Amino acid sequence: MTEKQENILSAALKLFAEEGFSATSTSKVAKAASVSEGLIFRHFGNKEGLLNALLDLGQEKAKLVYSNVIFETDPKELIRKAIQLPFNVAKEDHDFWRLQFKLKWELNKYNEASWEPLQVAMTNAFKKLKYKNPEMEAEYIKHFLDGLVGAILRGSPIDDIKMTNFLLDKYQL
Amino acid sequence: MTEKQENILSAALKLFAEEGFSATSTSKVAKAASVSEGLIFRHFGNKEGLLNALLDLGQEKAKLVYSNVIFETDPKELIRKAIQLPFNVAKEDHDFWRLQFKLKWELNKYNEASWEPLQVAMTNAFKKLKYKNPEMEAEYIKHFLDGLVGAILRGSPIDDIKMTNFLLDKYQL
DNA sequence: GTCTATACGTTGATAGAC
DNA sequence: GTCTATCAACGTATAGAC
Repeated sequence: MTEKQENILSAALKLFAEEGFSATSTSKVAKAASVSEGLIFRHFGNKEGLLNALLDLGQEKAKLVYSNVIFETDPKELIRKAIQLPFNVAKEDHDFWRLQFKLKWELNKYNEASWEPLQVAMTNAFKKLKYKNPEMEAEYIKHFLDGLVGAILRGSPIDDIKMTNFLLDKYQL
Repeated sequence: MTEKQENILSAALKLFAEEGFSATSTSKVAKAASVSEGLIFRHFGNKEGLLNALLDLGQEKAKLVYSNVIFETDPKELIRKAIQLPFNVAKEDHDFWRLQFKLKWELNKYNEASWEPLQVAMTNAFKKLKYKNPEMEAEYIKHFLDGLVGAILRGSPIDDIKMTNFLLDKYQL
């Protein structure tokens, strides 16, 4: 991976996350990366190839974030970590996650399955905590987290401490 | 409003909701509406004017949906109606709502304020029901509803009866 | 690996006839 | 109100030189 290649990737990530995939031209990416436009196609084949390279790179980061939650054995601690996910996610790799959310609407490219390990883990945690309906409880919190992350990524002003405390209290953690 | 104008609007709504605003060309809209491309610009000025005409029309429908909830005086009934919103919304005016959700990501055109009346109404309802933290409770359910509506609009398979019953039970309605 | 030059369809938009 | 013809700018993508 040369320096120019990295320039292309980081410029593309930023632009795609900000303005969307379709609305970002390859020439814009080239300029932002201080690179000739042809180079993008040499390295990534076409515009979609560039997007996929970005997505592949992010995939590993996503797994890291998830694994910290789903391999937690203490059920209360697991729910606690899940609840804090939106606020952590928003700080590091902000652009990557914004791109993910944009893409699921722009290209209907939603990896619905990416939530699944987390949902299963939460279901299990709620089971251990003797909740009446663990499956629904997990789905409920999944939709909430999805909505919350989205709001944060769009820049909504959210009082994270207040929200976290409210949730910790609600789930008696 | 002539027939051709209506053709343009309905074709545009469908295409914008399906494929996104940027990804839909005016020529595509013209073909789908069986109309010359020039006519679109005669009537709506430019592509964004067409989008705004669509949004204005939808605004009234949105108000109707909201008003049915927020003017409910019985707090339990209000929460019940709010909970059922995602499932009702998805049936009628599906394309309009899908466009709304797409737009808030594609053009960062999110009318954050559009949720506000509902949020205020829910806060009030939770107050009447003696909840410990009505404001946060309303915000919590807002994010949940946002996530849920999104999932439904993207075509996620969701068991609406199971989900509704779970929620009615959870909020003791 | 990288750049320049270029091909060529598509895009949003306008002018003028009917 | 509606259509046809037309435009310049921009879009993705390729070829060939260094």
